[in-house]
Amino acid sequence: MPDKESYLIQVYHKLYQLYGPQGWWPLMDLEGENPTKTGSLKGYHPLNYSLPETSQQRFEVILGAILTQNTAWTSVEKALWNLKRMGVVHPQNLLELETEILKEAVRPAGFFNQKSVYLQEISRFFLKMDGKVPARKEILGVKGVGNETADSILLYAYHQPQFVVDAYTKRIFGHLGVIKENSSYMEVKNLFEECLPRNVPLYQEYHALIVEHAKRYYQKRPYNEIHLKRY
DNA sequence: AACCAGGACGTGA
DNA sequence: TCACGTCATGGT
Repeated sequence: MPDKESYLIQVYHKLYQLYGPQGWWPLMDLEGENPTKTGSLKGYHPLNYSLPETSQQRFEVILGAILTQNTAWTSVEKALWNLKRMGVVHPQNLLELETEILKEAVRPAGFFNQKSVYLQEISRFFLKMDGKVPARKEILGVKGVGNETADSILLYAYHQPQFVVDAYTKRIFGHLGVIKENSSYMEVKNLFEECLPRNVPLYQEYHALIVEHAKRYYQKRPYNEIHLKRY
């Protein structure tokens, strides 16, 4: 695999050409009434890289980042909607909410016992930061925030140039022979950050495009890589 | 009816 | 450090 740098850049352009701007991170329509009939909220905002803008939107991204751990986004939407209905997409309100009530709201997103605790932990942290951008190490110190969640929060909530690696990233680029199958999180993250210009919209789109592509072709074996092999 | 989902934590080698 | 079990609901 010679010249991983140009390869990773060209794969990005190929994905962008295939799927277009993804508009991550999705935000609930805070003025809206209800989830759509399909159960899927819209919330995506292609080519708008200034979101989130408000403290509440930033907090919503953070809640979603924790709720979506090993969980489909459609399930996360249900939990987020519950939290919005209860008026706790706000750190102070969330902390004042009865734990059992919080668990019921989180339930549709799975792992509701631990995720409820995680949401309380990140709420305290969010209040403590008081609007300041946290360092990566600081967020990693919060219980429930691992490598991917930390980078997701920094990249999508705080517009920091931290590349997000997930299981899909390892699956696709492992299968393409760019990385070893058992590469560590930081190895993969460092590779992408060394190969790509340090650009927030690029990082945001690349990760979202990887997820979109993986959902289509990397859920079930045998994986079909021809969509990226020729570009 | 397995298997997977935009992982993280606790434990024991 | 690292492999492994655990956490849980919901869709295919």
